[in-house]
Amino acid sequence: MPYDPSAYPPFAVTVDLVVLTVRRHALCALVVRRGEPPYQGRWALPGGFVQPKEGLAAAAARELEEETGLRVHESAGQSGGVHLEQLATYGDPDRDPRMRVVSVAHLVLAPDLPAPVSGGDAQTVRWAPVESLLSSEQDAGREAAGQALAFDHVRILADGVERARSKIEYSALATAFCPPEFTVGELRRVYEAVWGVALDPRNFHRKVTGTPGFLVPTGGTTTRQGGRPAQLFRAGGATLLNPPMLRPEV
Amino acid sequence: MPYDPSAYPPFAVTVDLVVLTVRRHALCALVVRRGEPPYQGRWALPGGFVQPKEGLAAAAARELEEETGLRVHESAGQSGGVHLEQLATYGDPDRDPRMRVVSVAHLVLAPDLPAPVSGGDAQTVRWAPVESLLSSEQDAGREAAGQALAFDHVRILADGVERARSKIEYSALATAFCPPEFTVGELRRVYEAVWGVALDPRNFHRKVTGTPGFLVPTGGTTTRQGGRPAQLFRAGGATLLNPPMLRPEV
DNA sequence: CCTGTTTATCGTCAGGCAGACGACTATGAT
DNA sequence: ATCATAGTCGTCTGCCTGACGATAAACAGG
Repeated sequence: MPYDPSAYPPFAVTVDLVVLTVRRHALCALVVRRGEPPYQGRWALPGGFVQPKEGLAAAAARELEEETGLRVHESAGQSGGVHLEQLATYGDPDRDPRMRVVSVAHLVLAPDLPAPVSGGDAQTVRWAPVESLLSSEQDAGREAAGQALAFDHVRILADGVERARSKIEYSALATAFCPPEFTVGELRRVYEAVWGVALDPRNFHRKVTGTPGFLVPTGGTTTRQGGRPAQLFRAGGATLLNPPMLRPEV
Repeated sequence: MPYDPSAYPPFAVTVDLVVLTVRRHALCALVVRRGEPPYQGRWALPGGFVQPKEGLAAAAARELEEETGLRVHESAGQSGGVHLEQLATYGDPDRDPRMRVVSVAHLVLAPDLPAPVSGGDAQTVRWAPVESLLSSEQDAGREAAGQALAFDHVRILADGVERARSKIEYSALATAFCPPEFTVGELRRVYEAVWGVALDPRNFHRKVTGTPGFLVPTGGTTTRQGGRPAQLFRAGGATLLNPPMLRPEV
């Protein structure tokens, strides 16, 4: 393991963010429009350079706050608390045409934000359904509402979405998509949006209310979804679901 | 997202390897003795710098071959084939006292190697039971057979071990610890070593032989474990186990 | 006020799977 | 011959899930 401080290969290290939320029954990701080449005018995942004295998670949290105003709660897992975790690192030699860039992607799960994303004008930051972002690679000649994502961001997004889809199976992380208080039906719609399937409301209710530590009733009720009033819950302390909630087969 | 090619912060990017195997009923990791400061004389995970035109996985595969002679099979999953996957990236600002180093850790699962690890003398590379490597952090004043691992490698190792432990639950990766042909009992001992628990041989046999695509009988038998001859199997094409094989509760 | 619609919640039932464990088989060692 | 060791096949019971019936509590519109 030879070491020469002046001869190590020059790398730039960045963080990219896959920020997911559920809006109008659809899983959406945060994308920003690039203002300069390469890929000028294309949509991309938010991200930026890691600063010299900054940890990777800290850089991701800083970029998130700069782009969205969201603040990550340390040791999250509480509903309403934004969840951040490292996703994977992408470092193909030519993933950026300018220079050698290694990007440490992070995954963020956030509740639906009523206010439009702050910072910059609405033209540069927006939520986009992941379905359209991911399918844009399939049909080559796509242009409606923007072309394919810049760089290798489609792959990063796909990995982040798959991580989220599998993680809500065996963890209580789906509550990170919910407001501080939520109903069983709202939580079910989160699962349905992330997985893209319909779930049986009765079996889902039995499952989530029967898992110790997953949900804590607050005592209140709400009719904001219409129909019969539903109990309100907060996220419990449990982080792992055992047994897990498995997605339906194909 | 301002960009100035000459002003990006200077980083070094390395790969570190968590190479796991099962030897004598124990989960073991590959460690190398450091020949120079910092942490001179301490054991560390194998690793090295990523080359300028080299992808991250390629760098990991190259380091693995340099240290052990093992060659990674592309699209592995076959028994006997070494499995390599990215684990996580570690980039705390002061994890290396010399300079800012971001390390992309990779996880390697390999069958037990009858030949001692090649390359260098036996003093510099060896298999060590992960139990002793991980516990060495707990009792501070440890020195038998080497102190704690260098840098933040204990944490990296712990993350890699946990990844392996959970991954053999829902994937067929446990076969990566086995020789090309193996018995159900040998596969069970892999699970027992990785999880550190005893499993019921009858239920285990029912589970693995009943999961389609997990095991393919070769027709042969062996008595190398003593007792009644056992059927030999190869790894089947399945990569995911559904339903998974869950570790016993606490 | 009555009725239809929507959402929530409780119950029932059958099938699948896992844990506990009995029984039998086929080797080598003494 | 006997024992120890390991492998393989079955049985039984309890838990969990998927499918689905039934009831409850709100609102909208006639």
